[in-house]
Amino acid sequence: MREAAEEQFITRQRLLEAAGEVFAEKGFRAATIRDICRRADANVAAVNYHFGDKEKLYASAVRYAHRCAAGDVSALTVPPDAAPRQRLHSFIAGMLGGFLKAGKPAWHGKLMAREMAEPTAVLQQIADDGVKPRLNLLSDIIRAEIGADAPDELVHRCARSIVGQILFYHFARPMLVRVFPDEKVDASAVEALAEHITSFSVGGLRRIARSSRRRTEEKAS
Amino acid sequence: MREAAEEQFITRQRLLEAAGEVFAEKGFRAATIRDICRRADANVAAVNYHFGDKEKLYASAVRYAHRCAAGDVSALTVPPDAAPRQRLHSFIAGMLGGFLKAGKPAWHGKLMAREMAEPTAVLQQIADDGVKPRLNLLSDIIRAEIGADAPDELVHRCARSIVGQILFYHFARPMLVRVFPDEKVDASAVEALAEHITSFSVGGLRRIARSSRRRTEEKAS
DNA sequence: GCGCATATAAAACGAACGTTTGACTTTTCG
DNA sequence: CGAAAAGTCAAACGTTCGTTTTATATGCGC
Repeated sequence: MREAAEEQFITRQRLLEAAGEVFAEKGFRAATIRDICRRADANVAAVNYHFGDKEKLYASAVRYAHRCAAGDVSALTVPPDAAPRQRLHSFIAGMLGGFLKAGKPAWHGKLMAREMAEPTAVLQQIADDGVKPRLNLLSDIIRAEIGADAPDELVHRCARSIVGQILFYHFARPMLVRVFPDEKVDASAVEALAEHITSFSVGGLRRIARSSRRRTEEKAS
Repeated sequence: MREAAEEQFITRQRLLEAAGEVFAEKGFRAATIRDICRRADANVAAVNYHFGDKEKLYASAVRYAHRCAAGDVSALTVPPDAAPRQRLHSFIAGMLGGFLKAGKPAWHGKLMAREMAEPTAVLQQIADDGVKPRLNLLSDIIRAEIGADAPDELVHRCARSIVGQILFYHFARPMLVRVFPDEKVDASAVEALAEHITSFSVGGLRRIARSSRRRTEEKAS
């Protein structure tokens, strides 16, 4: 062993980070243990020693990536006494910035996208620990806008309409840069985009609220 | 050759369909030529004979899949003299039905999603031949709602807000079924969903139109 | 019928990969 | 200190896969 004590589980850590990058870049199958170990300055056998096999390394890497990115969840909690529109804007801008901000280690989102295309058991865990809390936060904001008595189904449909607008810029980016080749995404563009999605969503929410209210009145009469 | 003349290029066709399924299920790397040929009742060498190598087979399969699914494009062209709201609903319902309708050969969309996660040269072709025409159609509908003089940038942002809501149910489905486990998607649910997205979008468009009009008036004064 | 291009089949090649092995080094602890 | 445990390393094993090769069968013009 080269140094020990300090490094004894640091190899494990380096493997996790390297694995995150490589799995995100190449996907599970195309990623090779040899490549991961090369980037982590570790031996080929290190993976099997620390994690058992390639699959268990993948699962650990996804959980690790999500644990790292989970810090941002608190970042988008916004003063709950602010105006609904401002809270919505904060939510949208925070989520957009999560994958559109430059410089960021982009592989967290890529790993997530791959889990989406080819779900494993880890996805359920992410759904419970990562997505549901954010959904609840967004649902609160939506209810503040369309009325606290709105049924769950309606609120969730609205939440999906909002999140869909945001995530579109994540999932469909490769297509976007091919359809709009000369559009650049700097910080001010991201802010303008968040502003657009906020306005569009507020408009959508108000219309949904109106037609929903009308329907309940019809039913009541 | 077993029969000839008739079958001479039918092997090629069978290879394309089998390749589409397998590539969609497993991804490029994890899919094996042996598996594809087994499903197509063809020899292992058939791929290299008809397509050159695995990559060229993949490119051909993606183009083939997109050519098959392109028939639906005409299906969502809607009488241009109808009301904007009805045209928008047709557009949304048509696109939603494209991947939410039950029974359909689901691998067209999956292949597309994989191209998105790991773009190859074929994606540019799909962008030009498949996406841009639809974008133009949607842009027309949007301009009919928010005003024909709206700048391209604004129209395109609105188009992305609408398409984002739709495609969310495609890209994020694995997550959706984990967050909302007991939600079923039958034909009537798809129709209700299309109705929701239409209402939400009309509300969004009108609000965007208002704030845009206000901004131009400010600039004019 | 004979050459020739076309299509399929069986077998094998060579490289890359995940995993295992066994030896070696360092840490831990009684 | 000294033996067991933990960690690392180079080398090799067995498998799988894409591709190539070689051979065989069929349709077509002359």
